[in-house]
Amino acid sequence: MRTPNHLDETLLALADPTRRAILQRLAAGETRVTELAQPFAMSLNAVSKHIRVLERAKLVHRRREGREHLLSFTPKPMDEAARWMEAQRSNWTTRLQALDDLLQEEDRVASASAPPHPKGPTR
Amino acid sequence: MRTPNHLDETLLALADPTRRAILQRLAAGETRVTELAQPFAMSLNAVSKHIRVLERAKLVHRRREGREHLLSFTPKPMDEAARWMEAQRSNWTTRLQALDDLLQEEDRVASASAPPHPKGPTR
DNA sequence: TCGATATTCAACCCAAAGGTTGAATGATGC
DNA sequence: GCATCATTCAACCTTTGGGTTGAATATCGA
Repeated sequence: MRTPNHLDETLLALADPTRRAILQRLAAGETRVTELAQPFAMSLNAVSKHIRVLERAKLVHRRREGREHLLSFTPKPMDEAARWMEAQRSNWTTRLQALDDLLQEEDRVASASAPPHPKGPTR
Repeated sequence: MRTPNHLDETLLALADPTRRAILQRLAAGETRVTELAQPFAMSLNAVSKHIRVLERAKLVHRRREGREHLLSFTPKPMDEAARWMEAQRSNWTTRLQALDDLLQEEDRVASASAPPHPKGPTR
């Protein structure tokens, strides 16, 4: 029973060049499906599927106007993704990594000075 | 012939909760494979595969020390991803979207005032 | 009413992702 | 040397992803 969360869907949707290109196009404004599909070397159906993936991730919103479907970019889900990444980055750069590096460095120095063997008595 | 670029691999690697958890753990410091795998309800082999995906995306670096492999977090690829997202966001918020909205608004107003039918003579 | 246009639905294909189990490799410690 | 531990390799299975083609649906324009 896989229950993918928002991040899963967002990042998965973004992990495809076609879909990123679609988003890029949409960032310039609302576009119809056919118009959107035109530059790609694949069937309209294929693009339609990509759009559904983007919709599932809520990165794209669809507005029906007669027979044409107008798609627009919704940046909100990307905020969450960006925030996750930033959290990782900061979590890494700050104290924890520094501390870890320091401890390792101490270990290395200690085991290099005490016994003549470079393979220290770690762990 | 699919030639996935960096972003593909990075985002694909991040689009899995197990792998994100692994990165989160690694952000707290270098860790052995077995130790890393322990909290997960899956085989060691499965985790090993996840690690390979993260390595392929260069989000994780492996350092062999005797029989144990020490893994560490490498944030660089995430920078590129974050930059792409930021570019999208800004590309969307600025002028282009504003212009598009403006034009649409004008269209809507024009078609709402001239004919009594709300369905305007658009396009 | 009718033909063209915009889009999806449905069925299928193939490759890749994520998982399993079992065996292989390689360092470690007596 | 030998059992043990850390890790990967190899083969397999099932689900999903990305693509195709062909038919269905719905709106438009005349």
